[in-house]
Amino acid sequence: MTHELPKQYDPHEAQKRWLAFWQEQGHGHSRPDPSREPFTIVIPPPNVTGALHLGHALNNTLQDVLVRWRRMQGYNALWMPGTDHAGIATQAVVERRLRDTESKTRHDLGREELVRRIWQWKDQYEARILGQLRELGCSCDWARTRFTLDPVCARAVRHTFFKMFKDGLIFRGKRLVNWDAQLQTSVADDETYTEEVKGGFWTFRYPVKGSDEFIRFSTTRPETMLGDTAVAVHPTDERHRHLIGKTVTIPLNGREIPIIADGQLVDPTLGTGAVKVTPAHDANDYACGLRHKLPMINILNPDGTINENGGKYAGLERYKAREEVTAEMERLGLFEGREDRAIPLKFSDRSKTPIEPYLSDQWFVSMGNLAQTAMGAVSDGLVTFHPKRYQNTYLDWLSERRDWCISRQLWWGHRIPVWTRSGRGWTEDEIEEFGLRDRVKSTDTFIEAFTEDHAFQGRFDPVTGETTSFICVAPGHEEFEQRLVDKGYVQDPDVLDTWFSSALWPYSTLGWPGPALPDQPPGPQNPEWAEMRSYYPTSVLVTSRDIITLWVARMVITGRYNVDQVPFHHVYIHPKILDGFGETMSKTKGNGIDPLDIIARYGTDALRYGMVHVATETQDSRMPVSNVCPNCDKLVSVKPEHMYMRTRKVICPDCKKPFRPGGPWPAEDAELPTARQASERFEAGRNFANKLWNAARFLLLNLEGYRPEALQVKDLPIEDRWILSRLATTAAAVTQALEGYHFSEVARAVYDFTWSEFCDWYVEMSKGRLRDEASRPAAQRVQAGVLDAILRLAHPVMPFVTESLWQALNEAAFERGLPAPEPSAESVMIAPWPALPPEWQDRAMEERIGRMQELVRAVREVRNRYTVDARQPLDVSVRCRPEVAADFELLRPFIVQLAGVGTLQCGSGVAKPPQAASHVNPDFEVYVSLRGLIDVAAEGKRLEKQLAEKRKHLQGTKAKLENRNFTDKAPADVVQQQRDLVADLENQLRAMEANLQELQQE
RNA sequence: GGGCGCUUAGCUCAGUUGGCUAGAGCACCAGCUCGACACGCUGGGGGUCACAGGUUCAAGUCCUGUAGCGCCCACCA
Repeated sequence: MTHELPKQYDPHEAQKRWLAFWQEQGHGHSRPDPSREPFTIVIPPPNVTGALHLGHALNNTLQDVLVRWRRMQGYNALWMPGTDHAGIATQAVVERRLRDTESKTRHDLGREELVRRIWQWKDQYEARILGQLRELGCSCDWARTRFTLDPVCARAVRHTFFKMFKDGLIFRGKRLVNWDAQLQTSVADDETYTEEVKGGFWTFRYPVKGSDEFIRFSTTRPETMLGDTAVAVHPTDERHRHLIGKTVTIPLNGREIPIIADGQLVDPTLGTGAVKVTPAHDANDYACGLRHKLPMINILNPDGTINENGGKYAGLERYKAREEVTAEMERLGLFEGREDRAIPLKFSDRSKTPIEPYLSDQWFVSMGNLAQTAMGAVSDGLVTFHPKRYQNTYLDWLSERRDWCISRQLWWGHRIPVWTRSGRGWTEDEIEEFGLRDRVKSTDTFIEAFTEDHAFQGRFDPVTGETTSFICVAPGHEEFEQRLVDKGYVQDPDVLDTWFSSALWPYSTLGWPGPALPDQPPGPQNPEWAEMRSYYPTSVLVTSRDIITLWVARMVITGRYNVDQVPFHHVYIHPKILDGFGETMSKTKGNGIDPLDIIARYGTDALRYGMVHVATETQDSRMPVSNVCPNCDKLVSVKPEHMYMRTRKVICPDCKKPFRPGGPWPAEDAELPTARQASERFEAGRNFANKLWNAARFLLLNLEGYRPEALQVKDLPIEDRWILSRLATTAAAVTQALEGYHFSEVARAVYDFTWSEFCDWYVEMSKGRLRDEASRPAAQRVQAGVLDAILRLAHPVMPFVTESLWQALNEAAFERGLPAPEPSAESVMIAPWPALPPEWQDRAMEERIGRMQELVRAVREVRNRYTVDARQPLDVSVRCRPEVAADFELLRPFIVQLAGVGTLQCGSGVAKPPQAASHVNPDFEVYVSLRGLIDVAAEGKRLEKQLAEKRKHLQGTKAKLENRNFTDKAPADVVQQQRDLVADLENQLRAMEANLQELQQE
């Protein structure tokens, strides 16, 4: 029975079929299994903001390659999938939609309703993202899919927060934050970007009290004068020295403020040499304010208008206030001038509006000791970075130990589990009721008390004379929370930074802090935690370099803090996919590529092959993109102006019809047909899948009568031993590359072996053997065995085509394999990873076949040069050493077949026939008879050119050997190599010279 | 300003610890409907390894500097 496959691989049929098959077989599902070593990866959870782009495809393909490989190696492999709620990003998207479609703000909806709307959004996009991951072939354990707001994650967040609160690691402080006046929230530094804008540089002066002097200063934000609490000069600046300690009056509101000396804030060489100090609205001034204990006057409302501290300017929008302040100073004669200047201004990523530095109450995690433990994890080798250089990014950032602002003024996220009551401390009744009597510790301004599940703090502010109580509650005490509310406490309205829950991801997803064991101390020592013990610490984290600090470092911190173990042993940082112009892909730029477009055009295996192939050590990879014209199917290269959402319409240069450029985030108007995207970088993968398909197709057509039988390698003919040697070498190389995260090499090794060795040579050599009944069975066994091994080696990269062929091969040759046949696995996904006997690797054998390949290529080259018809046999004479001649005799049928040879003569005494093209090789000289065809002049010219090159090479090598320094200092083997080379070249030259001479005499 | 990378064929990239005449894919040229594959087969052309110095018997590879590009961090009254 033959097994005829279609001529072309249909990736889409395969994808549909095997995704369902794998799901049904449950090979992605993992359970704790003490008998097998675990291999665990947690996914970097994609944001539920939108769709995945090519960067995600890269990230997830590489994870899947590792997971599939380790699973085949017999590890208990678990890949935990999930998504991230992505606080500000998601809320901003939903709020924007609300504004665009319903003209409403979040305040119109209220907290509960907005959060409900975001959940709807999340459900929709989570499904889309998980669907994309499935389409990519990701062998995740879907039954364990997590979302960072899941109850288990929430419990982990609450536990961590409570623990940190109790340990004094969480504190509330006034800090300057990046305030987004549009979204009315603080945003992290990394959620801002800086742009140069046209602005002004104003110079004003303040009158010095008790004199007729003025002090001059410049500013780019005149309205902040309302919040000035000092003017600073440099302590050594002669111009201002006499003013230090004096007082100036802010004419706008009459406030008197000191002139202080601050060598850090002031650079005497810049501007006027004097600086106004607004601690509540500028980061440097804030630091200066702390140094000099200056008052900090906040002049802004959360919406960006001036507050009551601005006096008569209260209520004005910030830029309006700027104009009015400037106008008044001018009226007072205290305005000296304004120059236009390009000002670098911080903007919010989300709202695209200017950031205001703003003093507000925030929660922080104190990083000192935590950062130390995380640095230790890397310097002690518990966590290793690949490539190694990325550990610098990690260590440098941690060494700054900057406190982590964890509160966000949002409604979407884990709400901060702290209940606050302002204006009142705890009452005696409450101290009794909460059981705090003997637990209270206090100072003049601070009071705290802890129970098992609650942490109480009270603070007295001597400035305002107010007391505020904070109570942090451990998870699972809803009735207590209600009691607090009844007593006038309110829960903090803020939510936690997204990265707070992401930081717990590697173990919160595994059920930490334990299923229903709130009274047991959390930790992996708890015997109930089978899941934790089985899968934690995870094996490797695969991610991109831009979140080494935001995410990787914080996972290490909380891992050591919460469960006393690092979250992973290895961190593999992969390159970034850039667009054709060298820019990173982002939604803001609108230059992403939708992996589903690539899948639709080239197939998933091609996408994955492309991703693995670009994953090199050092370089990011450019990905030039085309739009596929939806009207005429022609490729239209993407130009810079198509990006950044600038162009919503492209006219196809071919059919002149318009279309909308494609991508994962196309513009919303749908009047025009949308292009799918394409990139020729995926053609190699598509072609390779098809090549593999057709090679298998050929073998399957010739497996009739196949019978399994163990192979005795030493009894096999040379060509079989050769391909087995190459296979063993390749399998070892692929395994080694995977172990070192050298993904690109994995792709290349599998590709080269399959295409250039197996298909181009071995399969071609088999064709004759298959027709011969005597040699057929062995050839079939080796072919089935090698194909089987190729399918396994290629499977982690190209799961679909390999599964298709595996199943087809199962029908034709169910028992197969190397070195001895075995019944095959029901899926290549769980077939054992190839580990071939190292003694199969036979360098000498590879060289012998290499020589034959050289001979065949030489004959083909002559045939091509003289355009001799492929079917016309050529008469070939080879002059060589006897042992080479013996090899060629052995390989005669292949040489005849592969090079189209008529008569073949080999031996040391072989003479050059007349009218022959020659080809000189270190091991042999080939002559191809070309009676009547040969162009003596052209042949002679060619020989002379080659002679010249060889002579030059010889001369260079000889010169090297004549250099005493070289022969004395270079290693003996290198010197010997050069001597052999000289001998070789001299032989070749002699032969070529003789050939030329004979040619000229003909 | 500090740090980490990058610059090799027209394009996109490899090139392990310095050691034969620097590789691949795509593109290009020529020839092939030869019973797996035109997403293919066969062969070919194409590179002063950014530039300038240095170390070394030997440099694409190590060091210094210059130029350009990218990313991260800090700062810019």
